[in-house]
Amino acid sequence: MKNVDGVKYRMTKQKRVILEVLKNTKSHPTADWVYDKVRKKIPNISLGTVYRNLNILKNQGEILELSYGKGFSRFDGNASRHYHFTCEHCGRILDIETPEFMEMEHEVARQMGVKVARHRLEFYGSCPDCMTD
Amino acid sequence: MKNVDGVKYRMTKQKRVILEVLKNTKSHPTADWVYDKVRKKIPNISLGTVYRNLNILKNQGEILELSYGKGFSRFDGNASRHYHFTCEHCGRILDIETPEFMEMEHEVARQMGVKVARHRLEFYGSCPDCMTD
DNA sequence: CTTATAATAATAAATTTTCGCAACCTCGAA
DNA sequence: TTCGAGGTTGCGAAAATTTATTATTATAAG
Repeated sequence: MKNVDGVKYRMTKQKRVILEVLKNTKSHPTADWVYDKVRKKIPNISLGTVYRNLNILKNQGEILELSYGKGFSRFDGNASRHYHFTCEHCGRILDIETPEFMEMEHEVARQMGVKVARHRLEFYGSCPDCMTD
Repeated sequence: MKNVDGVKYRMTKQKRVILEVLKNTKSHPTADWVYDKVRKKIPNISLGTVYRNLNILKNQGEILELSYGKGFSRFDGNASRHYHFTCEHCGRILDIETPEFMEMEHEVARQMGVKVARHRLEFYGSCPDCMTD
């Protein structure tokens, strides 16, 4: 696999474990959470390595980076395009399997005179566990 | 006007100018851009004051904070709910006046068994000025 | 097995945003 | 108009997340 500069990527123990951790959780963890988790298997891994590989994996399309604006990013091992639901009470982030609403892109393109390449849609509210309030 | 702790907000010269700057631009500036702009009128204002007031104004519902995950926030003097289009070439952010797609919330609520309070929708692509590439 | 070089660990540094505090200013009450 | 409680400011330090640097190590091609 090569990146945009024609440089070969290598598969390392660190990168493999990072990807493994991310693929094996349904949560949408922060870089720090991944770091803690990976350290269980590679105790001397450095945080910089986690960040570097998360970026590489994102550029390779293996994972998604989600920005929720609290100053840090979250990562999603599910690289397929899908929406998210964030519970405003417990903070949990759930994947939504609803198919993409593509008509919106056409409508915006027509109305604004722009070319729409993609969109991002986030829902917020109460999850089933937090509904009783 | 009182905040959640029952504390009265005061109108200061600094807060007024900050709000003014934000209401008078169609761009979606960063805190630093607002800081530079406000300094033209209040040269000795501090960056901390800008951040403090941007947060207060956001909590008062006067402005919106937009997180695009590049490590910093953008602010929108247009506090009405609307979508945004980001040009991936020139970085410009445009307001979209399309009415909200509320049906999506119902669909997600039904399908996930959650209560949806709001959603955020962002479009990305090429703006009219950048279409020819 | 050798070798070129991509990746790592450790640490420093960059960036954005928040905090603590003494001095100051706002606004309602007298 | 004056007064005063307490919200606000400017400034510097501090957080918190992420990126860059560098000498060393480890991957993968031949």
